[in-house]
Amino acid sequence: MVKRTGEKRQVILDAAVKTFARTGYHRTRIADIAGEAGVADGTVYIYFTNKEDILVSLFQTMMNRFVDGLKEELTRCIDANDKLKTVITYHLTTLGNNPDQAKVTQIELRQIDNTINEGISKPLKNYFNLIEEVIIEGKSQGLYRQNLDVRTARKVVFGAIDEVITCWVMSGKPYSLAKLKVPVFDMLVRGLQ
Amino acid sequence: MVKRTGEKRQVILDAAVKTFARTGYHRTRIADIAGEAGVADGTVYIYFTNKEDILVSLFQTMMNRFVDGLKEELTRCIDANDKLKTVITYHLTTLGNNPDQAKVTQIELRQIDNTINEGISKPLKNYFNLIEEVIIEGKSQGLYRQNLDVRTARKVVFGAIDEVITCWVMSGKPYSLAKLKVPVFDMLVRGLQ
Amino acid sequence: MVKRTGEKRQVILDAAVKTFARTGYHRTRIADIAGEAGVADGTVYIYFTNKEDILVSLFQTMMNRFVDGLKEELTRCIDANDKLKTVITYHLTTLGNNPDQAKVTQIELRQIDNTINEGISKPLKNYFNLIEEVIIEGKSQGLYRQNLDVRTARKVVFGAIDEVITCWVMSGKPYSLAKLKVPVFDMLVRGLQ
Amino acid sequence: MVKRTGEKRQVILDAAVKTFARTGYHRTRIADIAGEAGVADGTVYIYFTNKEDILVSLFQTMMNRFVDGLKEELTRCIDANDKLKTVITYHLTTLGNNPDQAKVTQIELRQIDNTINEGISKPLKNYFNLIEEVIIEGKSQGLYRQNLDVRTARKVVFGAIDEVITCWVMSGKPYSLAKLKVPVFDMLVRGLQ
DNA sequence: GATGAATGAGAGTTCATTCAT
DNA sequence: AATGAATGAACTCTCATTCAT
Repeated sequence: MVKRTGEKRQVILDAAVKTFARTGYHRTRIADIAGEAGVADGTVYIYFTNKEDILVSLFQTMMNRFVDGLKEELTRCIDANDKLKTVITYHLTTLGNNPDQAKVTQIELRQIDNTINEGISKPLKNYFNLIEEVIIEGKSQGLYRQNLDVRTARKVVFGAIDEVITCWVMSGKPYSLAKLKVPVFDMLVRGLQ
Repeated sequence: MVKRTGEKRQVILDAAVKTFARTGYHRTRIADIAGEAGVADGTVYIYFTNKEDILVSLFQTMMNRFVDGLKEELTRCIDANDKLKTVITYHLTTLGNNPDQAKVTQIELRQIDNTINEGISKPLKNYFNLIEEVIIEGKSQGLYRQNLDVRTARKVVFGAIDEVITCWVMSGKPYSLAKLKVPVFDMLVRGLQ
Repeated sequence: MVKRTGEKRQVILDAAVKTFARTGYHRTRIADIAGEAGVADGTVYIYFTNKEDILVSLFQTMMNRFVDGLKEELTRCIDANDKLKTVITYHLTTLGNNPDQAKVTQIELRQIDNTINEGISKPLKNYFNLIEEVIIEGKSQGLYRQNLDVRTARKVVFGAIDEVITCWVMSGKPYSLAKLKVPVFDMLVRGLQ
Repeated sequence: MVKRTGEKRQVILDAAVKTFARTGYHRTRIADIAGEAGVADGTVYIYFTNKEDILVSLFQTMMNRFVDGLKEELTRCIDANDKLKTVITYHLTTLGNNPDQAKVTQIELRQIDNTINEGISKPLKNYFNLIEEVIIEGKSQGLYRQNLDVRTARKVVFGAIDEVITCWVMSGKPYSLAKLKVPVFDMLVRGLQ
């Protein structure tokens, strides 16, 4: 079996998502991740500095992929409203299709020491910027109120989506997350107008 | 010095808020809380089952006080819009005036094992119900859309407020949280209409 | 059983000498010392910062006791030659009667990171000073050469005694260490004259 | 580039002296030595059994060279006093000119498990024998006391030189070690007479 | 011979919790 | 009720050593 460079790193990362989602970040031991990945404990430390580094790397990988995918989708949109719908849909669909990732993003990620964690805040800011750009575009297109505070609006938009997902994760029930895109969009677009 | 029953419990709880806010839940040792409270380590276990119980009790105490206070305020409101404004104002003002409490609520509380934590979800549900009642009232008063999904609307409302506070806490900057009540209300009320 | 303050600390220290002498510093686990002392692993950390701290504390305790005892003996001496003999006798007798202590002093103690270890060099300097004072006294009493370099003389005296003990420890043979005081004294006193 | 047999072994040995002297035996990782030597970690194990073997081999190489060189010098001496002076001078000069070697000999070498380490005691005995031969010669030449205990005398001589060097290494100060040969010789020769 | 990624045993240390006083 | 010394399970991380390439 030929192993490409970085393949083992990804194997560990995949094992970590599963394990964090199942057991929770703090309850997860390095040995659990290593076991799930099928490598030795020590191997984990070849690719990651420590446990926190795994969680952060996990988020960065996810978030970068998420933002890149979203940017791609947004290029096909005709106006801010279309883009807002895309943001909501993309966010809900992505996490709705990846319950483990959703669990890690919504719950476990908030378990680490938030001592201004650059590793987390930076990729997140990329997403925040994307949302703010949509709002700004909507204002310039005359779709949204001129007196709208962009920063606050972004917080409301992100907070709303985030809460909807968190509730879905916490409930543990298998209802469709993606279907909520309609009522969420209806509220948020009205809020911006 | 006269000690009323439960006074020492409160002393420990107060010490816990401070310490959790300063050091973070997981970094905080029972000895730290005991030290801050001026009692012996063992004394903490007379009043609380374990470390998690302190955090949960903390939240329950805060949340009950919060919901009671909010209910009181709501009795003085004339309609759903008024009530919505009150909810937002009360939430932002309360936490804006208690940075330690805000830190614990927004950050530390999410650090505990979310194994369907009854102690947290129950008091929180009381608040959720309050918000949903306001929305239902608004619908029956003809202020809000009839096709509004109450559950989703509640998530959007709570998520928006919650995110605004989290950003405030995370930023560490001393801007006025309460002032954000206007733009937040403006967006949410539009979203409900 | 009444435990006086500091008694448990001494119990651990005693267990440490035995264990270090038997197994060697690096091969000794904290669990071994705790086991020998009849306490829990964690208890060791109530009284000592870490493993190295045990070894250093051990040496300080021994050395202080040693220097105090030696000073006491020296008060009864009539001249520098008498004092030199006392130093040699006391040093050889003390370690000759405590093989475990000798093993730790001569071998194990030299295993720790000699990054200018204050904890070890300071108590040792007290002993060095004592020897130098004897030599200075001998010079002023006209017993030793006037052109004698005190510092070097001290190194020769200490080095000689130290080597004799190290050989005794390393040999593992049960010959009398104390008996060597005569030939050692004969050589050193001639060297100083 | 022509590589003579054993050349790489010597490269590793040289890297080890440097690294041990800089970092200390226990703090030094095989990877450090390999890095310093410019070879892969695994390569070290082609030439040495384990970490301890490197240290022992190091000492053996040094000590054999040392004893050979000293023997050579001694052939040019006319009597025991001359030889004693040569031993002291050679020992102090050799280590005085090689601080790294001195650090390893005086400090790091004493860090290994002294489970009757043949590898170290055997080369050392060669040196001890050399010293004892000088003393015996001195006695037969009528230069030294007839009642002198050769074994003890050797310990005093070696111990004195050894301590002088250890103090020099530990002090970290750049004073001339070789200059001490005069006062050391003066004391030791008097001690033997 | 050379490589270096992978291994996995091993131990120091922490700290929530207990319980004799 | 209060104390705080003692407990000991738990877990991260290191690094000497191996071995497939």
